Amino acid sequence: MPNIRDVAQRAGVAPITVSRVINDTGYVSDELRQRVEQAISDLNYVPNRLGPSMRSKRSHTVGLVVADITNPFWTTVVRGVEDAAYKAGYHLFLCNSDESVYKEREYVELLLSRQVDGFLIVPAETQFDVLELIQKQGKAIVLLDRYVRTRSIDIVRGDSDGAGYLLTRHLLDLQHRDIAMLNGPRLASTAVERAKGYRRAMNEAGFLDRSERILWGEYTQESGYYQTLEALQWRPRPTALIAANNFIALGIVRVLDNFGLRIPEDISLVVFDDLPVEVNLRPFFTSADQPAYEMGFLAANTLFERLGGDRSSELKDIVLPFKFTVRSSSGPPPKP
Amino acid sequence: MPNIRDVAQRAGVAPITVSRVINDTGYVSDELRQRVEQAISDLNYVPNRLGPSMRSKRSHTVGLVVADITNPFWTTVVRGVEDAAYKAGYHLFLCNSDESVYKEREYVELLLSRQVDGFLIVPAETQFDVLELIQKQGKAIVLLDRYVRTRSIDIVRGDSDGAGYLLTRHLLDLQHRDIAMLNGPRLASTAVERAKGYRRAMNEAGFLDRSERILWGEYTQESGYYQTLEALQWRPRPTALIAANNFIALGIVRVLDNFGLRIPEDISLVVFDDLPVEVNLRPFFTSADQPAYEMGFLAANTLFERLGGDRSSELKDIVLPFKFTVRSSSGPPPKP
DNA sequence: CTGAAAGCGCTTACAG
DNA sequence: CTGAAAGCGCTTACAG
Repeated sequence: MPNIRDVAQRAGVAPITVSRVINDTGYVSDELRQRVEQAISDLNYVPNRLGPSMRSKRSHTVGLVVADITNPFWTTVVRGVEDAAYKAGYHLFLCNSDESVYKEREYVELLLSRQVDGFLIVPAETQFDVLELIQKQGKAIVLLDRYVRTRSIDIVRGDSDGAGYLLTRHLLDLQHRDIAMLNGPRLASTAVERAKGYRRAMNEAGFLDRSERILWGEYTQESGYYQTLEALQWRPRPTALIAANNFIALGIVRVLDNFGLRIPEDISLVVFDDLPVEVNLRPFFTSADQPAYEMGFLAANTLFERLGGDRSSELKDIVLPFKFTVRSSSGPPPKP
Repeated sequence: MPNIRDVAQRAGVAPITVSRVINDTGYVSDELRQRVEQAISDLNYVPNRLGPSMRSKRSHTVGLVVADITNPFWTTVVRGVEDAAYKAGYHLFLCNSDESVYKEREYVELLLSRQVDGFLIVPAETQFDVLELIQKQGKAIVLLDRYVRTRSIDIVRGDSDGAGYLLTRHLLDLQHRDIAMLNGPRLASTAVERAKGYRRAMNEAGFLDRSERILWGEYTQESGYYQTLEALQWRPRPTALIAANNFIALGIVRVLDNFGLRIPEDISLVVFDDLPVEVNLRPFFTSADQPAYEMGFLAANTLFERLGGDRSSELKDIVLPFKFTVRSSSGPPPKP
């Protein structure tokens, strides 16, 4: 491939003149400019951005680490990030952590050596040890969706606490009293927040000490499956279930049939993150959806602001409200 | 950030010795190795891969351009690519072309200047002009899903022709005779192939000249909507519809209600790419699904083989069969 | 076993 | 308005 010197030679100028033409910087006479442009097109010259990246220590590149792009929620977040990056002239390295801190760290190290300017990460756990590594290298970072132990870090997330509260209130308003929450892992901040909202609504309604009604698990279909099996053993049997995410909801649906239970006649269901719609029962439950696209878009732009020199300003904790889709049939509870 | 010379200085060695320790190449005495490792950890040294990339002209980086990552089909393809890349030690630049040749070209140019080693692209149109650019720069490329005019290019794709044939046969076997195909754009090779399979099955069954039963459009919900409106005007009215992709199927479903038509009682439906399942009618149609993950994984590995020096071998055209999910209720046709 | 030199492609800072 | 020199961080190829 030709380099800037080949172009310069062909045009009979110095490399720096070619550079000035390419970047439209400094003064170049029309005549030289024409000769350079001719040489560029003759040689199919494509400037190599690795050079400038090395000099300027700016790659205009961002590392994006999500849990699993196969989950439509993250897909949508990624799309928001990508659109923001496109507009801002950044390129994305896409990485799937699969919720593993090991893979997360591995990717961060590789991305650091690739000289990304910053990171957009969905942390796998609240113990976010790679942060030290990132900050020591002086790289910017904005978290997506889940906060971590340290608060000294920018984040854009959904209002899980508020949504947990509203979903629970919704069920309470429909006269449900025995409400089980099938939750994600204790190490995920979103699960913790969702539980907090649940408890707040229950307490306000005068139902104290309902913590044992929260089943901690994973954000997976399997987990939802086993959590449901357990919840259905309780006496009195719950009249309503809260699924802390879409996969857990799938697990729930898989079980109910075996117990001869139907939604909403026998048991009500409300769901966080109503995105993957495997379920034919969609009209029968109320859902609270994260504004996924906006989350990605905002987080990316927050990062780009930082990279643009806005490092001094104070930390951001942007909390986006969920979108509610209330469907009539989430209740009321069945008569015994 | 410290560089290799800082480490060398601290360890009292030459930079090349540090390089040898990092890459575990050449001979280094245990003593020096220890001093170097100590210095690396003291300084939190992270090697800068831009240096080697510039020297070796290998970035171990791949440009991935898909139509829209928001479509679950492409999501799954991307996941396959990512897993393959992770294993092979490559990193991905993710780009959405939004089916626009303009954006496609823009991304390819940017990726070229970023010195990607190769490309994985879902071409927006059969006229794939950027190919010249890519090949002139001596970069490897493997197409995903859709072929283009030039055949001198590796590709991994689904067997659209075969799937079109089988879906049509399925309807014919159920005694359908008036079958409308709501297809994608004429510029998309997948749409062309799907139509080809349809015609082949119809011809074999003795129904010639059924080309006018193919409605060309876009792979979008809007297109499916208007195509359905048109198809329903025909006399005799079609007893079965073939949706050439998932979005078109959504458009179909939106219309049927207005006409008081129900699936499968009044009209049968078969669908390509049964991935986004907005539809509550899923149990009522037969679908042919692309092996999306495998497509991404295979395409990426094909590219890596090329990058590994396998450029000489002949062109690959890997055609993967669709997976069929035949649901009983796709037919038979209603009695008049 | 260890190291000094050169060069990958570019642009900043300086000189003319 | 134009250009020669130096340097971003690394490693190949050579010398000792």
